[in-house]
Amino acid sequence: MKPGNFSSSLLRWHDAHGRHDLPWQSNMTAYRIWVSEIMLQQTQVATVIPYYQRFMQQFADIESLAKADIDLVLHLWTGLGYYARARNLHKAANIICHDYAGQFPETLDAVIALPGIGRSTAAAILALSDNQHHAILDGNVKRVLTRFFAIDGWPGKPEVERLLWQHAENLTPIENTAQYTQAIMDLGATVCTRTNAKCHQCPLLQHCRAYANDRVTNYPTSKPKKTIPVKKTIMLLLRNKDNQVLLQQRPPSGIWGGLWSLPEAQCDTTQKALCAWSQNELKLTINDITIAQPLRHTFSHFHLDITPVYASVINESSAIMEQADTVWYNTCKPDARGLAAPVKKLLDTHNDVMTGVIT
DNA sequence: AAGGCGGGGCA
DNA sequence: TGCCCAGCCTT
Repeated sequence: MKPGNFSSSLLRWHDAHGRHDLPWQSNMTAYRIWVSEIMLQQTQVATVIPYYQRFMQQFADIESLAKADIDLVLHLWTGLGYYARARNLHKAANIICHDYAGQFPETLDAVIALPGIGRSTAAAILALSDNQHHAILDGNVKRVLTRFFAIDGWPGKPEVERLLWQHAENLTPIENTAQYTQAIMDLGATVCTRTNAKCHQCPLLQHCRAYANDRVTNYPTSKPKKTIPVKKTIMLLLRNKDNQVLLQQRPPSGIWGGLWSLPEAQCDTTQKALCAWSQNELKLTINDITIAQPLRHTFSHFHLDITPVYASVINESSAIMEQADTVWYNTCKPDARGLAAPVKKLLDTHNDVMTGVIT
């Protein structure tokens, strides 16, 4: 099959059956495409849509994003994960304001140089917003191509990835690059899906080698797996007399970087040890201690078993509360801060108890 | 419980 | 260049 045949089949299919009404498909500026591509990097369309709407409503243009408080940016990202994406988005908006007079750069190299944007995302932004001739290679395209060409080997392996880029560039048409880019992403998202691929709806069916060999589900070759370790931690939900909960801001990089989290006690789960730890590390005297069932939060590289500990604080007006990275958080009237998913879950539960929704 | 997802950072 | 890291959702 010639490259031109591949793309024209795909374009015809997209005209008739593609998605044309996603929020970022109207008013396709580089900024709007950029934000959508970053959100879509690890997250499916259905999940992204409400986040995207809220984000664009708050930050209608690059300048308003650049000027925003990072806490507000992270707040609007809460629950999406990979919070470095939000920090990089904010950082890049500032670079664009200062180095490019607020205009999104128009060359591939300049776009790749922005933090949080790699080769595929840069290509997608310029192809979709400006119809520039660049190939993309995201997860959807990798799936379509490994199946179409029956390419063995995990796509994360450098040699496999090189081959995929070659195919991607070879197939991307010089004209209608924007529509083609949308089309191949749509095909991967709606027809050539990871499970239950709808091959009978596929415009490439007749030339698909995986289909011909009845091996569609064997592609892409899955990543070699390894067992991940379990780490344990104790999260303290310390409430003052107004039922506010103590939060601490995490360091700017690493897990949950820049997000607000609960104090993590480095001690045993005995009443005595917990009291002593709070006294020594937080200068807070606590009582009414309740140790709850652990909950498991899983990252790509380890499980985190969190033991929630609820307690009341007696000596609230301690000097340690004046620190900038510490705050009493009102779960009934939450303010704009980024929260890690399990922390948000614990705070929501705490709020439900306080307001009598559950007991 | 396992798998998928794009890019950054460092040896 | 090759590895490790990150966090959520879907299956």
